[in-house]
Amino acid sequence: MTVKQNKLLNTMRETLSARGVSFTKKRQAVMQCLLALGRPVSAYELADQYAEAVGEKIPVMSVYRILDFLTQENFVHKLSSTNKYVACSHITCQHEHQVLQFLICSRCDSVSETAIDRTLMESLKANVESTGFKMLNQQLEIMGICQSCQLQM
Amino acid sequence: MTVKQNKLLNTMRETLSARGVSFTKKRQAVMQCLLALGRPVSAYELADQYAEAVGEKIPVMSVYRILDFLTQENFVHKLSSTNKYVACSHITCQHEHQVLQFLICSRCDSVSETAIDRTLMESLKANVESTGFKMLNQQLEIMGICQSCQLQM
DNA sequence: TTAAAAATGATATGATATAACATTTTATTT
DNA sequence: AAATAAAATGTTATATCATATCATTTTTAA
Repeated sequence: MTVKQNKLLNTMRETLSARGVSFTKKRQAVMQCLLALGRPVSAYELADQYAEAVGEKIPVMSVYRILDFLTQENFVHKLSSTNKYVACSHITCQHEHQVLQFLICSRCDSVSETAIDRTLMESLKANVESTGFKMLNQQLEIMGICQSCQLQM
Repeated sequence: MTVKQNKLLNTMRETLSARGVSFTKKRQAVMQCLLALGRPVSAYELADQYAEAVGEKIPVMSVYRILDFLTQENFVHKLSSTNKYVACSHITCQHEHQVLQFLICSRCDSVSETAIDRTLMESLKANVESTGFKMLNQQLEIMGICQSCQLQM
């Protein structure tokens, strides 16, 4: 585990403690695997990584439950366009009420996660809510080709 | 089949003919089922509707292939957040190069499809492409509660 | 330290999707 | 129209993603 990842886990521990929910060994280990992978993976891939890294099998059912937990706590995001899960890249920031934007590379599967420009978000929201629709999820998934893949083409 | 749906099928027939691709009986029947359902459905639900409406079973494999075809031709959209397929609500318009926006109601599963405001789209695209990312799919899926469900709550 | 609550395990199964090869249908050429 | 090529569809099997249910273990709180 890198120093950076260790810091992230410490931050999470504190945050979760403050929220009064528990950060169990399994939850930590799953999170650590996701951080180590550093890319969006399926629950099954994550279970495999767990087995390899921790040296102990984990039921996929548990992985799903833990992913649900981590997603609720906003440390993990689910990319519904690919059915994969990725560690939040802004664990140390506070971006809970922002619209997230995921740029997903169809070629290399990498993801860049940014908070969408505030003005843009306001317009988008205004546009949506002018129709009477109440916006709940605030996550945009945009498929395309990342810069590094473009250069290789 | 309603008069309107019949017109849509005629438009599609012409369009596809102009593109030099064939609009087979099965493709028409699948499209008709999707129009009749009028809401996003899974490939399996669509196969069931086909069996009921046409009075003949269809393999799910075929449904997937036909959905792929219809999606490519831009008459059907896949909602990746729900893994469902829905007939395009602008078959008679030309909106190919626009960013589509789907407002998906989590409560009643209804979907409203609109082309996103042009200015907004430009900003969004500029925002995305300023990072060097080449945007491919241009479809935003926004989850929330539709107006009619809000009133019932 | 015991009882209650929360988390995890085990097993089964449902739901979504595709691969690979066979057959049928449609379009094209002769 | 018959022969051929190409496209579409069928069949079978299986991969992949996800959840329901009940049992067991671990954690928390009394």
